Amino acid sequence: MPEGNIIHRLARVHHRWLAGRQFTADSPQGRFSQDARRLSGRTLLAVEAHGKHLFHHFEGGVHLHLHLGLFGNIRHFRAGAPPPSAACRLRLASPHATLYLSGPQSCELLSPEAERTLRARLGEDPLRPEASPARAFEALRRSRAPLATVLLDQERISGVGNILRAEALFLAHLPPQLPASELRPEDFERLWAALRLLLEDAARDGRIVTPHAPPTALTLPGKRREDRFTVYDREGQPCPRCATPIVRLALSGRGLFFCPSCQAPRGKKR
DNA sequence: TGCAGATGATGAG
DNA sequence: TCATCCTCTGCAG
Repeated sequence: MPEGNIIHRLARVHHRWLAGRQFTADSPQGRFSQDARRLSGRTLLAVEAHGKHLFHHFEGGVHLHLHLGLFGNIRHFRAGAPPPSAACRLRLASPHATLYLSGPQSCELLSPEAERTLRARLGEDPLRPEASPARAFEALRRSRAPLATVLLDQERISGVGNILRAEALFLAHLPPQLPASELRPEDFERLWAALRLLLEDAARDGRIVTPHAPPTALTLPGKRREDRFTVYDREGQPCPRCATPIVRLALSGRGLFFCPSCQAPRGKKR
């Protein structure tokens, strides 16, 4: 379930709970056993997120890099952790907290140099304080591909996933098919503001709920997942702005949801 | 109980 | 563009 908001939330929670503590590490699944031994006994100094990448900095210049990919999951327990599943790639345990990591796309130890190289490739992360909207704008405009495709390119803007791109494009009134090179400054300002709003709220609340989602989405814990969104996963349901049925398109093999009326290409608004 | 699909990324062709 | 990797969940039968 990880987009940038989830990763930033994990970084904040882990930093608050776990920094300054010493951990033992092992790999119940066995695929990380050798590196886990290198981690074991070290004190965690800091945790930070960049886009969808999570970095745990341990003493001695040992940096744990995690990318959860599509299936990865991290569970944390303050006490009474249940036995890990057989798929648990990494268990980090201290007397105060235990983490279970399963299904990550990347779980590796990096030198500080390797981490710098990796992060140099990543685009602007709207949740990071040093993020430059101007650089993000230029990065997007360098591509002639559809905006919806370019938004998922982590080397241009990092942290945006399939839900956030759909919801942000909707909030910004932008057609997903618009060539990114034709993005105007005023379009980008709305898009950047929408991304920051969605990411900040979701990083704080632990889940994405868009401003146009039904009010019950914020109050009913058992609410269906798609009711938290305005367009994502709502094919055929009425757009909250104009009541036109939401459309789903397959773009590069992934579902793209949008309103064909209020996100119509320029000059084709219905 | 088994299968399809999912909020991701990469490499081959 | 497609296949592949990794894990979990929801749903059909």
